[in-house]
Amino acid sequence: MQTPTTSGSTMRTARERARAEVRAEILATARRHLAVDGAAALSLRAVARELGVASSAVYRYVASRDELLTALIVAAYDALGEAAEAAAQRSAGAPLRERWVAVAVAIRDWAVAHPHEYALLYGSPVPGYAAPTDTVVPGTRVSLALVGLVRDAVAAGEIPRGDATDVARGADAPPLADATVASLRQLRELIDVGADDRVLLDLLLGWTQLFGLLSFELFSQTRGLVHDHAAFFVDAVGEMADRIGR
Amino acid sequence: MQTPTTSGSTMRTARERARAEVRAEILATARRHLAVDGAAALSLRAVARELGVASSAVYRYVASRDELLTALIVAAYDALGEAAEAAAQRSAGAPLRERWVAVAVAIRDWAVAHPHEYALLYGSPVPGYAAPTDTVVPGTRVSLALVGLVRDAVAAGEIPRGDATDVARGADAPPLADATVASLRQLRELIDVGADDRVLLDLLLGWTQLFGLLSFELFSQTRGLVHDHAAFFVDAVGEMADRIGR
DNA sequence: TGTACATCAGTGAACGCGCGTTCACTGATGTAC
DNA sequence: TGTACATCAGTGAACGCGCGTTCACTGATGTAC
Repeated sequence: MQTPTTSGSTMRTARERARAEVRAEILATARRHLAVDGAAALSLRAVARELGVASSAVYRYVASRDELLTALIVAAYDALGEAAEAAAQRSAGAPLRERWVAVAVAIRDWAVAHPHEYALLYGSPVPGYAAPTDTVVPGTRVSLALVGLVRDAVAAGEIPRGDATDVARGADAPPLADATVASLRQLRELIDVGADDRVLLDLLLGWTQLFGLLSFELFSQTRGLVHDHAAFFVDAVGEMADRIGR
Repeated sequence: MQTPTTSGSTMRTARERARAEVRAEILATARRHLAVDGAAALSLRAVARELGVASSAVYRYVASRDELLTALIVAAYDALGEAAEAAAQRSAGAPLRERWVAVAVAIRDWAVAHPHEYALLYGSPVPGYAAPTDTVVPGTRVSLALVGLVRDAVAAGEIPRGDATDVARGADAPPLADATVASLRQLRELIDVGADDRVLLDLLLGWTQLFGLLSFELFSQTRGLVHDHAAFFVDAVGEMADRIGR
């Protein structure tokens, strides 16, 4: 009975370090191809070619094209989530509108800088690829950053506290459908900002508005209609922020 | 010098009719493939195979894969535009909110029934395909249906008239950026609903909101968050309608 | 109405391409004694 | 420190696939006189 050798300990061998490095190189190259040509055009052979390696060699590091795509999706969600979280932290203490705009702009900046990665996350699904559940959690990071802003605003007294049932609405507006109220009630179990369902609904609307604007801009639906997308985005998203909690 | 023969007149020969029919069959088959497998997977060979014809035969009717894709895009825009226009006409005379919801629901119904075609129009661009300018005009049909609703509401006195410079806003909200105001002013030359820029901005926001909601639903971003998408959509889109022109 | 010619739809073979993935292999790097 | 063996990174050929597009062709359908 000997003392345990270094193998199996937390200390990585040179081989393990080399492995991790090569895998990182493969991911980086794939990310670059994705950025240039888009997800559908991503090919293991092209990545191998650029790395100056036989196409079969890549299979030592990556199980399949789908596994590679999944890794790229997770990396993209993480990069976007980090950008959003950083903006949220930088703006801590400011009023909700200002923070909301700051985070939204950070999201837009990332999307504009990485249009194909944005398309991979928020565009039409890649043909023949079904995203595994591994991508769900990283995908919620951005949204949680936005949720956090509202929660902070409630904690700071900027938005009135409330519980699920206080759905105050304009007197002339028809009431929300029962199904929507039920959805909001269930949503509250996942993310509770401490305000009433009205605020939760506004938050959902602001979130879809934000990504609706981005998708229109990036997928060229607003070409010719809006001339300064950055300025318009700030105004549009600021509007939505003003509407959260009235 | 003879009287002109039938050839060259508006009367189509049997051959011409047959040609048009075969081309229609090709388009119909391609549309079905698009609906099942998505645009990226659309292949001339597969269409030929299904029609029981040599792949080269298709080239008598279609110049290239890209031309076929363009035809499908135009057809999809037309189908969607028609659905929206029909809903607008059916609801003529009703209040703006009701009409807006009706048209939005018609758009959503079409999108849910034709998810791949929706993705082709509003999702990430198809790799290697650049939409020619032929698709721009059919693409505006849906938007113009929504614009028409607001114009009607102004004409009916439901929304106050106004000119470009009356951008009334909440007292505490910061003013719109100069670039946004300039964009709105230019937009007014394309589509003038007869109200002030505030209304034009709300209209733009409602439009992006609508498609943002749809893209989130169809591209599965709201899976697990919203349980009854149809009901939620109606409520969300009704909210936006209420906000147009205050 | 009948014949000579032109038009054109559809065939099938071929070109050249790139892809994902597998497999038996060589040679270098690590490990155990 | 030195040797015998195990591990594993990377190779190159191959399989089988499907694609878009071209081209010389045959045979049917139309047209002109």
